Amino acid sequence: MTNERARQLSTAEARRETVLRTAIGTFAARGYFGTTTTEVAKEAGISQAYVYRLFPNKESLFVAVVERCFVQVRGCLEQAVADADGGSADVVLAAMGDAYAKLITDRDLVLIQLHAQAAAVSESAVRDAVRRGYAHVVEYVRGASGGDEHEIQNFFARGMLCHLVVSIGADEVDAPWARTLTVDITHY
Amino acid sequence: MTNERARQLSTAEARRETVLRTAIGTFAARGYFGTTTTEVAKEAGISQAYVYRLFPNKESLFVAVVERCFVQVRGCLEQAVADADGGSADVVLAAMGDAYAKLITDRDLVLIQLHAQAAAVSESAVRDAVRRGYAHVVEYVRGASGGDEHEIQNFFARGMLCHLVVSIGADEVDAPWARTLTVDITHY
DNA sequence: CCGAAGAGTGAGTGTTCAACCACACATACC
DNA sequence: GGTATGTGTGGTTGAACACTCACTCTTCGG
Repeated sequence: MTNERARQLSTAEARRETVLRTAIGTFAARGYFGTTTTEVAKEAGISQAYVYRLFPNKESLFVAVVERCFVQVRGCLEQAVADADGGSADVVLAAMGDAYAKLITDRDLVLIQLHAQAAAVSESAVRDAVRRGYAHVVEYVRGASGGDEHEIQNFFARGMLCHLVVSIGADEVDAPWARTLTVDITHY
Repeated sequence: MTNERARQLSTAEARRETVLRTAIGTFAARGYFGTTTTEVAKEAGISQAYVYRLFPNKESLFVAVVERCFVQVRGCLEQAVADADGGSADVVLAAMGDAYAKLITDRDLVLIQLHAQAAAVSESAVRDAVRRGYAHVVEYVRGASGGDEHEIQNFFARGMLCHLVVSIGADEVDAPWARTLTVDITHY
């Protein structure tokens, strides 16, 4: 019985990369508890068993996904700062806000953060990852914008509002309450 | 064989009430997907089978819990409005904010909202419940305070920030980033 | 004191889960 | 071409899941 096509192997590192990338979408859809490792495997095109060769357990996998998302967020903000080079705090924060609005055209990023926040309560490894993520991002925003405490805080408060809007799909609702929540929230 | 003590029966309505009250804490701890109906039953002091006599399924139970939480939030805001009777929009909103800060001394309320938001993505019944909840609350805040679009929006943005702070326990972290997020966020 | 209606449960159902292991196959180096 | 190393999977396991059913016990009206 001849092979129809020789199997092409990847390196474990490349596979991990694939899994991480596709698992963002998988976990985004149903969250940490609601997503099965079988779904993650299917999305990545490997067997469920191999997921456990690449990651020690489900929690580690999810934590890696969360960290990956924070990296993407930071990358997006850095790009915005580079573009709005040397402006005032207001200008830089506005540029960052706009860049973030563009970034979350990909809803998965918001959903992962939301699910991570929810899971953070009972899963300490997740909580630690989210804390590290915000520690990094908050300090970056502060350093790059030079904004004061209240400006920085307001920046993140608006970010959280974006997450609410996305999670319940408020931008798809045609009603005054929904318009109030979404007004001036840029969404592409 | 004599009974050591005659069993005391409740009405189904009273039991449902008990389950609803205790289930807030149960779902708060591990979320919609992470909480089992067995845990809910244990917390309420009934058999798991009887949970299904009182509620048609797990989703309906969770939706009922979410609705209950929104009722509590609204009740809290109404109380604040009654106390700050007839003030300007700023004053009324500040009173509401303070009342909410007091309310979420009970972290469970925040956690339910967070978990509901996360579950809203994949469970449409949950999404509808959250939408109804915000529809009600946003319109109430608007009507009671007379604030403009931006004031109302900002009120909710700060509320969302509170949720982040609570979920990752930022108030327990001694670091600049955590202080930036929590500054001026009243917490009792 | 009988009988109907409701409160409440023990013991399951089939399914699905995370995690594991023994093994097959591909590659690389000598 | 042999062997060591790494890639990848099928099959399984024990536990846990949501949900069901047959059944018992309480209450209460007549």
